Amino acid sequence: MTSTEPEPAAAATPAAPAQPTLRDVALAARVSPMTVSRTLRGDEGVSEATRQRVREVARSLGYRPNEVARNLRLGRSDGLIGLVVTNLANPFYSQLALGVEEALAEQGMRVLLGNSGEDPTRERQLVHDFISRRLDGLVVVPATHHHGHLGPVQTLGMPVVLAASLPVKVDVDAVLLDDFGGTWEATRHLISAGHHRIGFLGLPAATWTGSERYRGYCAALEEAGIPLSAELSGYRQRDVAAAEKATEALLDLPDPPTAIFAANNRNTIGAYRAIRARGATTRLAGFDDFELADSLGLPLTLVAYDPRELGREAAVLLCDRIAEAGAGAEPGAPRRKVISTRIVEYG
Amino acid sequence: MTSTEPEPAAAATPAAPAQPTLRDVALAARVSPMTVSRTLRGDEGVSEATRQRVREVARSLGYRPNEVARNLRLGRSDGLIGLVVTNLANPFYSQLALGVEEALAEQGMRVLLGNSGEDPTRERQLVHDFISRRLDGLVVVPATHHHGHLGPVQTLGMPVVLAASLPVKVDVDAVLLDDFGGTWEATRHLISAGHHRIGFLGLPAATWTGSERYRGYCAALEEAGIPLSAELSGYRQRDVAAAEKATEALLDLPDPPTAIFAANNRNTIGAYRAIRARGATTRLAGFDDFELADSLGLPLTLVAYDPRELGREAAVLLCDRIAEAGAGAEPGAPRRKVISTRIVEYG
DNA sequence: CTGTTAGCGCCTTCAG
DNA sequence: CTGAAGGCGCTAACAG
Repeated sequence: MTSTEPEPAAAATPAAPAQPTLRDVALAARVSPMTVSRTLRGDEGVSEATRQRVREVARSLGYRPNEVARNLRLGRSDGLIGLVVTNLANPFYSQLALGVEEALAEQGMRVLLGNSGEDPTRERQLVHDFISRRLDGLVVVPATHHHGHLGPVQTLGMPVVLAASLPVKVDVDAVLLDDFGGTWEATRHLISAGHHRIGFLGLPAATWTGSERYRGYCAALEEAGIPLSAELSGYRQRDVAAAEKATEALLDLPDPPTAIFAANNRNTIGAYRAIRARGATTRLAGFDDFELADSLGLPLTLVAYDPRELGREAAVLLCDRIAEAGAGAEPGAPRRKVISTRIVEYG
Repeated sequence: MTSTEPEPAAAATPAAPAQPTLRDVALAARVSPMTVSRTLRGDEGVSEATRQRVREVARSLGYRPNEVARNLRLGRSDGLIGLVVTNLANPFYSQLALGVEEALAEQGMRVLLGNSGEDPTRERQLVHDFISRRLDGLVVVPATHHHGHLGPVQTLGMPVVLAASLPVKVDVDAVLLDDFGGTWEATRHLISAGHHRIGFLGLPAATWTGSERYRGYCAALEEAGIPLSAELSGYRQRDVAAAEKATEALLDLPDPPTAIFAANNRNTIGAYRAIRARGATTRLAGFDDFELADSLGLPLTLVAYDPRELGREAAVLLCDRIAEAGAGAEPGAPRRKVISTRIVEYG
């Protein structure tokens, strides 16, 4: 292990009152394991009498088939998907996770959860662990632009779908937001409301969403003939406290912005706090909708979309690939799915 | 299948480019599978020469041990925990999930996620699926007070920990909030601030947290010699829209409450919306802290605690039990852990 | 209708 | 130091 983690699948020794096996049921019902297997799977060709008896015994013993052994024997996978998100505490990711869970549950599949905490090392560990567990596929919200470990070769052909990030140098599917379009539109709103000095609170520069949103901001400004200003658009952060500080710095400028676009919900909330604390009249806009956004007591323009749908679409794409791989087909070209955004006005 | 779900572990047929097995590596390295196994596990007793060669071949083939088969052979579990929550879209549960994930990751274990959507049938399905997968244990936020299906699970050697709910007729561990104490304290705050007509927005009557919080409210009133009023404390709901309506009804009373205690974050937000829409001066208090609670422009008293800690404690309790079962020890008496709450004042 | 054989991928045990 | 046998729990395929 290169990590600080004890063991991939450490766990404990077997439980004391071991769960009954097919053999136990067979012994108790005085038939062969095969008969039990057939009965419990509803296979044809078991007399009603024994069928009855086997079922009875199985129930009284609390028998449950061991899906692990079952799947091993059947040479098929366990119907398990790995989901790696950067920060489950952010409602964006928890709703995404919910979308994935729901869509997969409809297919009888389950989700193995991994939180990378924005740490690329941790992300790689999780991915490796998931490979060893022979999962059917992965949905990953990458922590950085390093996606090398997610390529088909690295993952041994295990399908991977990226969420909210364009794959870099790897041929995998991805579900994206209209980061550029949404930001562009929101920024234009600000401009057409008469704002010419518009601050931008960005995400770390190397992130896909961050750069796309910045691009959208730049495009809107350019169209309107407004020059870019480094002092107005230089801040990059992803937590509320840092965003609040950055906003204070913007407001402290000799010629402060009359409006601010925040690149995600953390930045929007941080900016809101600073603006409110100062009693400033700075117009605020941002990417991501969030609960109570309508109740903050100041006008707010947000780029809204459904994070759950993003998760659902990622799951759909992944299931497609899994089916494709299962059919032994050659993997087709990488797919892109874009979740559209809409502008909502609050306050 | 009694459910509408396709199959417990449906999934697809095996992937096309099958992942290499120990045997494949052995063949390519011209040694026996045993030697490969030993080498890759870092077992003693393999000459440096073969060791080198095997590692080389394994890497070039992209070999990854099949943890599933490994664990089957070792007769041990996969280091997997099942987590069943009622609604991952509620920040309370997603933070709880994060706590569970983090605490377990420290032990090299992983979390299998299940969202019951408050549906007891779905909860039972999930639990059964988790049993079949031979997980090491379960953390469950039960959808109802029916916990009968969880007893047999534990008997079969799969430890269960309940979160935010007192076990009913089953001997399992549980992590609870100080529902009674928190509500009692908050209600007393309202009373000592001069409020005598205090509305109560409750959760469905059969839930543990709901009834404990109601009890706390009742206790505070009783102590102060304030009679209970059915018209003030009869509403029970768990979503924002219903809470908003209930609050409107309270405000429409001939003699409306001067303060309201809301039994969870959904109710608090619903109440907030109604109060604000009416421009009422009703004093608001509630269970659960939430982001932006300080920014709503009205005084707010909340019963706060760390949901992540709740998840973490549940994981710790569960790991204890797993270790205990692993050591072949007799299971001790059910444990209770209470997460304390504190009052926070906003606005 | 029921049982036997064999093996999924791996590892413990025992021989060489 | 290395290999062969056997089996974890289950089920196809083939007897009887």
